[in-house]
Amino acid sequence: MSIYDSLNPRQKEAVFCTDGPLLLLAGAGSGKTRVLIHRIAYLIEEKKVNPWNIFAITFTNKAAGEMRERVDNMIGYGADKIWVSTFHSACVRILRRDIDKLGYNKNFSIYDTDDQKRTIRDVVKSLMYDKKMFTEKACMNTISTAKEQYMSVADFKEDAKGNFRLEKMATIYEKYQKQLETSNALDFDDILYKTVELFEHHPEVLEYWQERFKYIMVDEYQDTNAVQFLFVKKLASKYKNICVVGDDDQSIYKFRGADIRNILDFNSYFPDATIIKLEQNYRSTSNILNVANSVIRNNSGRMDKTLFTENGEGEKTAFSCYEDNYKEAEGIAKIIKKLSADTSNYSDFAVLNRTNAQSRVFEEKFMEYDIPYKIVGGVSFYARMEIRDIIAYMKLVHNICDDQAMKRIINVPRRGIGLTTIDKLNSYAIENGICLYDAACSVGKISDIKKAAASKILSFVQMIESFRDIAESGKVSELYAKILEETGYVENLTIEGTDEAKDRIRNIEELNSKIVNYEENASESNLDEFLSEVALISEVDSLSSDNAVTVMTIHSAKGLEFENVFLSGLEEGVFPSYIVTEYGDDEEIEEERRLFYVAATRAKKRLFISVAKKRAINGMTQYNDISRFVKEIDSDLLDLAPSFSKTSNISQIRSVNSYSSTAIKPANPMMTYKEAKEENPLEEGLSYKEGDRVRHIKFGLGTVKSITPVENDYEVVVDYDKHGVRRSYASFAKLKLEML
DNA sequence: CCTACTACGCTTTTT
DNA sequence: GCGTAGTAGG
Repeated sequence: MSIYDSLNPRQKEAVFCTDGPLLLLAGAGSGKTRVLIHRIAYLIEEKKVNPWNIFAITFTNKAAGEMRERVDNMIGYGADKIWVSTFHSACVRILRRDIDKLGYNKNFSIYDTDDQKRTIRDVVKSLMYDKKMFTEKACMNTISTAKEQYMSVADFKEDAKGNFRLEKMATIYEKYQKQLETSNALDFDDILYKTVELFEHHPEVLEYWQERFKYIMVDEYQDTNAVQFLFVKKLASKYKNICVVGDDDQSIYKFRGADIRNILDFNSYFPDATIIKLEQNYRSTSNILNVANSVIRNNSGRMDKTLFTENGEGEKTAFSCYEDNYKEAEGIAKIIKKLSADTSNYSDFAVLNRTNAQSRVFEEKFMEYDIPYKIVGGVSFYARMEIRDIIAYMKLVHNICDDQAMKRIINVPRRGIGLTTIDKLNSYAIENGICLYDAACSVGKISDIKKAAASKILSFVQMIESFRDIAESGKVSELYAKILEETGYVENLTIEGTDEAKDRIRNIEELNSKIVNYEENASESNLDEFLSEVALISEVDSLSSDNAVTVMTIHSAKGLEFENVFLSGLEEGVFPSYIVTEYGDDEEIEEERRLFYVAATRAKKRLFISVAKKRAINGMTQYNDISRFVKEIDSDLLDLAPSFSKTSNISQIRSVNSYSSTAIKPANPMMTYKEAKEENPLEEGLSYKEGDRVRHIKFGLGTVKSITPVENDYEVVVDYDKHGVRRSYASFAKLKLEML
């Protein structure tokens, strides 16, 4: 009896296939992490591979942490020698060793999205470009996309030739990159980009890491972008022992540069690659899988793969249609209340939304119904103002050229250094091609700055210098204590005395315990490593095991599983998102469809799908169609009317699953799919006919192209003046005849 | 130099 | 419908 006996034949095959390139197509819930762990064990125990030579790459710290733990549990000797790490933290380690070869200093700062945004803002301003035309968002997107594709400033310029806007973008990219160099800082994309650049220009460095990592494994491979692929490809090009695990159907990060072709074309990059499919699902019932399958099969260009399970049929997916999003949240709250009555096990439930904004109502209703819940997402701990401020002090001490850190704290807490003074410092720095702090050091030479202001700046510089002395000799916690003491940060908050200020003080204390905790766990505590860790951490990583319902976006739910899953807001314009339905192409619709697939396959036992006829979004009220994804589900997989319909129809007879037969009777009767269709306008007939001008609540004026009767309703095709041709159900669209 | 008000602008977000 | 960012006024 060996540890490998518990694996199914396909899984075994994957574990034993250790040499040469391997593509593991692992469907949702097919036990891929298990396979990876067993594969590592097999490499070490049977193939006598040195743990030192194994590298497992994940996307999230959470995934890395989980894998680390499971590896440690399974493998005794040498487990700690295996690199289990995210792309970014691996690259940071590689860069800390050799980035000086690219002209950066080894104590580089890591700029997060906010630092990036501010830098871009400064750049656009200094170029005097129209900030309406070159919004931070657009610039960030452009630069990020370029870097994700390993496109240099020079390449970008070349491509931009003749295009006015792109040429300006190229200038922004160039200046932005210059600014980062002056600040000795890398943004998230640079971390990958610079590593690949290092490999490319310094073969001896690449050689070193190729020898180090003879066996490479990449999890969630469908989410890799071009530069990540280059990184992996270069590392693996010598020994070619590369195993990638992914599921093309679960690729949901295209908007962040993930390139699905990396998985679809894997065997053209590695011609002799073995391909193994894991198609047995151990998580969900077949009814749930079939819901997922019936939707995802509408995508083209998938790898051929069909999930099956031996878990039994299970219950049908309950479909409910509510009056509005408040009733929807309330209905879900009631079902949870009912279902958890015996067990009180709230952690078995998850509400998955398309957008974060949808969470709000659930928060309200769960409070009202006394259901413990936790909302994933929102402002992360390290994004809080006070935490960023303190960290900015540390970052400046660590890397004196970090201009964003400098700008953040030069007058925080208030020390009378105003915007005009900072502007003067800034122009001096730009003129001389130096960083802000260096400019501050020679403030005496800047004639524009008056004596009074100059002395304030000098005392700031002196303070930072004293911090640097501590950082040289002491621990992170000592530096932290010194910073708080000298700046009087907490005192300022205490004087404020508001509840908000008290919260902030608590957060600062929390930061202290995080630092202490770090020092206890890290092998050697240094500022360098601490700051890297902080920069690359995210709050979602600490998913606690509270007894609470989880409310989150589908994106954050990836990789998780729950007994009961509620998918809310299955409406056109919500899911799929209006951005895609209005401006997107087929590919983007397919990504939304994959998102639905990911969402549905999170459920183990029961899946609930709901829509609201009326939804309050961004301060407006919208009336949306039922999502196309619902219509794609085979209707016999759906329980259309869980017991409480007000009219008797066949759907009542069909509702025989266990939860609905226990007759949950909401105070406000839910609307069912059929009712929604019936409610209107069959009895009176439609007020409009083909060729009429009608008004849609969202799309405005349009001309009716055709009206087709369907079961209990009409499908109306309208050519809208502003939004083009759209089809909707008459009962949902509530079209009004436009009187002339 | 700091505070208060208005205007704007909205998907998803592993790092 | 809310949070942020930029501007005007004290």
